Amino acid sequence: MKKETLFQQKVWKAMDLIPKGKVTTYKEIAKFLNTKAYQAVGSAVGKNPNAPKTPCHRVVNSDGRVGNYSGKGGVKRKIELLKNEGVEVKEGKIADFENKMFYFNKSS
DNA sequence: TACATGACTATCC
DNA sequence: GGGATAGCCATGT
Repeated sequence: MKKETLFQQKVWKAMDLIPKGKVTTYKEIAKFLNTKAYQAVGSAVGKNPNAPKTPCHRVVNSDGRVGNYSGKGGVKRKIELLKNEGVEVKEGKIADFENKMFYFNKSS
């Protein structure tokens, strides 16, 4: 049985804070966790065992690109999910990216 | 313990 | 602007 590391749990929890219709970047998550492991974050997200519970599709690249997706339909599926939540995607990129961009609230 | 890999980002050409 | 290279941290083998 694979033991999830604390790092992954933090990442999933952070994604859970993303409101519907909004998207965030791996960089923001890493920053929220007080780290620079963008790649580690991406890896953790890809390994998320709480797929339906964790809105991994709301996480995109810093360029506004949808990035990748380990789900069934791959990136295609990710885009559909985003569109379904009100986020328009064009050519694998988020429309009005900065507008839909969501920043974590470190000081609560 | 050491090397290789990755749902990334930034820089150089 | 587009493609390739390097740097980054954590995980897996």
